[in-house]
Amino acid sequence: MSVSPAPKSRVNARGAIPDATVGRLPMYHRCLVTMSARGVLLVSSEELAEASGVSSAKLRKDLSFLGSYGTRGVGYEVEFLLYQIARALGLTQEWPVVIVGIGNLGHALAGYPGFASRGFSVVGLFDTDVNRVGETVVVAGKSIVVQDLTKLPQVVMSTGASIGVIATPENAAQDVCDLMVRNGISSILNFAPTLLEVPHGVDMRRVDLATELQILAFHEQRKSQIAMTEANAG
Amino acid sequence: MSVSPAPKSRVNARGAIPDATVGRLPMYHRCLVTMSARGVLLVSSEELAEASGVSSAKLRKDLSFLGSYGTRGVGYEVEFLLYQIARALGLTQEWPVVIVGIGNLGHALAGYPGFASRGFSVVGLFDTDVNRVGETVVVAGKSIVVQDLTKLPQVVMSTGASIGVIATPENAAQDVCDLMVRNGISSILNFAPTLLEVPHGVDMRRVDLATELQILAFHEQRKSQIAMTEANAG
DNA sequence: TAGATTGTTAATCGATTAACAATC
DNA sequence: TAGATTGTTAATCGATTAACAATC
Repeated sequence: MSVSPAPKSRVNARGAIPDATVGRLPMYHRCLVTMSARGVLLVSSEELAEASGVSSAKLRKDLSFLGSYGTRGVGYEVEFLLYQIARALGLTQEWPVVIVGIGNLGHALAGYPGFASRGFSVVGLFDTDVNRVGETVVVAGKSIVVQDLTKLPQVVMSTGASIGVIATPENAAQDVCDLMVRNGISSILNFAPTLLEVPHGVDMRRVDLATELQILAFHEQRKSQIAMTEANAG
Repeated sequence: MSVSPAPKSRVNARGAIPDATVGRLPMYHRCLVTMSARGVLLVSSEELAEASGVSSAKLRKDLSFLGSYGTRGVGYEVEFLLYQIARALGLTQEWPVVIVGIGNLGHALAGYPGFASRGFSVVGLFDTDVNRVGETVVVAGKSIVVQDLTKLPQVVMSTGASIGVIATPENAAQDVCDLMVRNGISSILNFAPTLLEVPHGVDMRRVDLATELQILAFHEQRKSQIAMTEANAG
């Protein structure tokens, strides 16, 4: 028996999917859903890449991390590839989700059809505002009543929810986060501008509605600077 | 006179800020705003990095692309660094913004305080729904009336807006995008799930409210797979 | 001066890309 | 078989990191 060489990397050692690839899978998934709805049966890497806004080389590389699900000379079966991507992302199982903070943003999130269609089922809506508690919100065709935040523990317990969404004002976010973590939520999506402290083992992702706007402003500014420079030069 | 070596890279040839760095500037900006509000005068790279959730080496590298705004042995003046980051992002100038689609999400965006405080001023709210047109929305302390989408051209013309936000349902997004582009909007922030076609020269960034949730599900699934593997092994 | 912290260097790591062998 | 397209390779590129010289 010979000595086997050490694995090149610790992180992506065993069949792991690179972060950059995981970040693009939702986009591929969305494009395939659209194609599937149109009745498309087969798709080439060139076509799917074009629809997703990436290069075909990148697309094929990304898909190769999931497995070998295409046919050389032919392409990919839309339904089959769709299923494999959904499976890789974890969308073939049901994920009970609780949402806290039912203002405008919370309503928008609760009503977003893209959640239900991807296996996320909203099992609880919570707020602390007495004017909002008791309100009925229609989520994926079903009516859900907004409950007081104090009811969160029993809902998490009874539904086994592990994912929580924070759509509260800034100053409430950390308390809500702590409450979620204490009650067994292990993945948190945070729409409040605050950076939240979570214990090790809990995943937190933050979506700042203003970040992309600032990046647009950066590019817009650069465009006009370049225009000015060229005007002076020419 | 000697022959000078060719520049290493074409893209970042002349003082350009790397994309990865630009993506983190809004976060540094936010942390500095918080510190400034607390009356903090000086901050070290270690402290700001900790607050921003990055390593201090990465933070110093990022800041070094903007210029040399710290003092060795001392740290960074909060107000000064805040200004320099704002300036790099383009936030020291006023950006008139139009928002189309004033449902729950549009309301949430229009009411988001983080827009006004960063130099974005909402100069127009538009919808096609006759039940929404005429509604008054309070934006940054001022009342704005929702107008019919057909009024967008004159508002863009009179305000010089170059940034547009799309918060419509999926099926309206491309038409709204085309209308914006025809009328001189050159940067678009798209909250509809659709990938939009824009002509060359127009910047488009898309925020999918479900993407991060899917990435969370991916990691959550992986966590439970690991837990199962370990349980079987041990 | 002694202590502290920046700004920069160089090594490493991960992501992207083009090209093409494999194979339908 | 001829044509098409995948899956993989290897080169390149960009981002991250640790270490430390510069300097307050």
